[in-house]
Amino acid sequence: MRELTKVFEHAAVDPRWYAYWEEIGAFRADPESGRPPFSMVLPPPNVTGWLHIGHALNQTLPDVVARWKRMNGHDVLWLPGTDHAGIATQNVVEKQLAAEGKSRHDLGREAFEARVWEWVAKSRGTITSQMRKLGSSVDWSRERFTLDESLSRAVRRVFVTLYEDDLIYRAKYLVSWCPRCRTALSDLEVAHAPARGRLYHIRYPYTGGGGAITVATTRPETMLGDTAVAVHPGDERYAAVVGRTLTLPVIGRALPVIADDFVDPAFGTGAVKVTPAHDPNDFAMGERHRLDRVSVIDEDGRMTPEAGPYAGQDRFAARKALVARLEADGLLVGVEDHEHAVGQCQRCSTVVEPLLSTQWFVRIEPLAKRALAAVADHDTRFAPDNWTRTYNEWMTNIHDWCISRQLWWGHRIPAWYCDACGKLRVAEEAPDACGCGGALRQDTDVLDTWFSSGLWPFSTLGWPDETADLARYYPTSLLITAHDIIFFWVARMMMLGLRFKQDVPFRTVYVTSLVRDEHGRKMSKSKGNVVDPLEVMGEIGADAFRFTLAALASPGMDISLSEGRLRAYRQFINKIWNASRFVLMHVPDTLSERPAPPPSETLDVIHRWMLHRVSDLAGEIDDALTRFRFDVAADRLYHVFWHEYADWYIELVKPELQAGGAECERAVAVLLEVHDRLLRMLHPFIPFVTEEVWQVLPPRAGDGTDSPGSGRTITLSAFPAPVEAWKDADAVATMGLLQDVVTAVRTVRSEWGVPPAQKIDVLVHGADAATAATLRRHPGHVTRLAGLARLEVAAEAPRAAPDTVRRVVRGFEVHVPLAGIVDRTKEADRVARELARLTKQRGGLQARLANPAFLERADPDVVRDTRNQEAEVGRRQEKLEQILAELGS
RNA sequence: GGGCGGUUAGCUCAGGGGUAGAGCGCCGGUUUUACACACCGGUUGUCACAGGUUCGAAUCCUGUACCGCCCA
Repeated sequence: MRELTKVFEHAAVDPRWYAYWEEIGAFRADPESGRPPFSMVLPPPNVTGWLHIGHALNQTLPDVVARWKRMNGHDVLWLPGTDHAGIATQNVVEKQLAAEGKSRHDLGREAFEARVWEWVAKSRGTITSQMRKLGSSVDWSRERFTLDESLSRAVRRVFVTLYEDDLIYRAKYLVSWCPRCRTALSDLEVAHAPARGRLYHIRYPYTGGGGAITVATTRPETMLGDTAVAVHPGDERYAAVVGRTLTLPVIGRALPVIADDFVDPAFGTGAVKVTPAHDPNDFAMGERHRLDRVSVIDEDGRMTPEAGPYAGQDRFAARKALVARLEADGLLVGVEDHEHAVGQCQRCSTVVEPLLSTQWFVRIEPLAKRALAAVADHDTRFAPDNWTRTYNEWMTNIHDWCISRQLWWGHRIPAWYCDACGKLRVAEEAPDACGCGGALRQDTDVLDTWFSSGLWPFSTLGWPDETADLARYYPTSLLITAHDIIFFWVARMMMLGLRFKQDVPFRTVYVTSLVRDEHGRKMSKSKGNVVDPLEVMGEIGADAFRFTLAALASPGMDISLSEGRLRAYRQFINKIWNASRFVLMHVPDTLSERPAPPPSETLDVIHRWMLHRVSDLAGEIDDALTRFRFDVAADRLYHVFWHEYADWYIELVKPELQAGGAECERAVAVLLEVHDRLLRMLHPFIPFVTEEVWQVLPPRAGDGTDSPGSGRTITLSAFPAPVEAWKDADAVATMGLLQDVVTAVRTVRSEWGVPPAQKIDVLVHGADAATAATLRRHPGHVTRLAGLARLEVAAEAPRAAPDTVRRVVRGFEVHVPLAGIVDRTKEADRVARELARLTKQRGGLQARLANPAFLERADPDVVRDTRNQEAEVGRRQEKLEQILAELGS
């Protein structure tokens, strides 16, 4: 006898199979295979630590797809890798240094980089081991890192090409600056959080006397850099003063009063101070009016010499001191509370400072145009479709992309400056010397991480070399990623893929939701509601965890990771395990090959029904996965395995298994067929437990589908397809009937407390000829599952025995004689309640049928169905009325 | 301010013109030889609110409220 352990020991089993899959190269893409390719790239996790629950989702869903496609005969490439995550990783290592009392400057650039590489090696190891625990079926032979030499070469090629195309330029602009990270950021890396601030009203006197204009500002310290005061051109209050000059308090600078449409006359006093060097809107105004730009805050967030008496102070300290002085000078007219959005560094939450700075930018509009068109033309499709709108919105209002970062960790910008002649050289490889003979010095900045991530779908496949992989797997078939990086990543891959590969990077983008805690709250360390995937997998196993994620992954909805669901699916794994143990108990050791199931027409209804169901299920799963309805697929698998296969089929097949001989052999053949198919359909979701069981099942003789690869594994077996020959509406109808009778009897037994072991007699009467014949043909199944001594199907109404409980099933009666234990009043109550329900239901149906408009306008099928329903309900109602009358007599 | 999504059983969620479902929970029963992580039975709803369209609305449309996210 083949045996499985009493419980499924995932901790021991899972790693063993993952190692096996790797060893036989089960996940390796094979361009020579002759199979149709299916390719995906894994969104590369940051090498900042370990995987969180969001990563778990974004590995589970593509893994389901990858395994499903592989079993469907595709040459699947799922390419893994990690991202160097410039600013985030640098922060992690700087924190470690800080704990040692050191800064990166103490180490110097080279030593610091070495230190980061050490950390990266560790972090990558952690991440890849977690991926193996999750079961991700990625092709490790093609693993990449964004700082690999070949990927770095791609970065340099792209930079140089875009520069030569005038799509990359270097310029002095107002950028978002993080004074703590000491680097420029792109717009996307600034998070706007609401903050309670104050609105200060400050008087700016006219030069030469004659009153003052009061301006309102939330950032008084920037006034030191003001170069104008602006009002709305249509604002009558100020019409007369446009063109006059004000004297900036403290500094004494002369400020023109200008008129500009941008000013909102309703905000504050209707007059705003203009600080072109510290506010994006003011910067734009400054350009329109050719205003000076005076920087009063530096890269550390301290006041510059331009700030006069406040030079050297921190920007927030300066604000306090300045407000105090204005108040003392009588220039502070008022202060009110004011809620506004404050830009913060996405990585460290420091308040971002708009700063004038020379940086590298990508001219985005031409790239964005193409990326928009590609989606409009459906070269790439978003699923769910509504993300298209989000993508379009952003792509349409996109600004130039600041790509230089004042960091030490990342791709160094391939630009060199000559100190002798001042020339700039941009090149893929370091030039020896300037044309003038002067020494060259490389730009010290590195590139935004997303610049290299944006190349991921083709740089990982070998670009700029025209490799075989690139030709075969680009564009990739599908990208599965979370919605929070549509702009950061998806959009940039679209733009760069189109520019450098002349084609979109993926045909479909499936956008997943974020994983939240079980009450829908964002997971955060401070709330203490963070769920660690490793911990969960330790407790319930990777399979149960994966199945939960898949089952909860309804499109467009954030996922609340409910403990109840996790538990339920752990129990499902247990159910599968035990059902498998049961099946294997009945497989004789001598059975070295799995026999094909006997032809349907020779089989009993239970087998025909089960084969029909399992065949149907294959179509449902295929359809659900095609539509990315992981939740629907998981739900169907759960239901059919547990509530059809285990609850009904396995129970019904037991007598045949115990009978032995030919009958048993035939039953085993069907049982094995069904079990094998269910395991295969479940495999993409729960790879470990299905492999563990499948390996113990006797292999199917010579059908070739079991081992197309180098090793025998369920991973490389064929995904079940519907079987036309197993279609059997008749068997489905019969089983439905038998189930209804069984359930009716069980309900009676339960209600009247009949001990499960007590066998009882049941009589059916009033059924039409066909139904009666069906019931007579299959007495054994009902007898077994309802715990009967005998099932009699009578044509004539029997004499009503005194203690008989009568139930109406589908218009016929089921009589359950229960000598001596029936309380007629209680039974009458029950029947009366059911009758009331039916009467109400029938009333509704009759009302509809009495409505001429309904008969005239409703679909004829609906009218017919309604008539049939009404008739059926009527029959049941009559029978119940009769039963009720007799109970009362 | 603009956009997107949500509001369905105690909880987590499906459904999406023909009169409401799953899992968990809850109640009752059961050591039936795969499984007590089980089996059997039962209970549970003004489908957020207000209008409209329709023979018929939880479902479509409009508006309101509340919750969440994104962008400015």
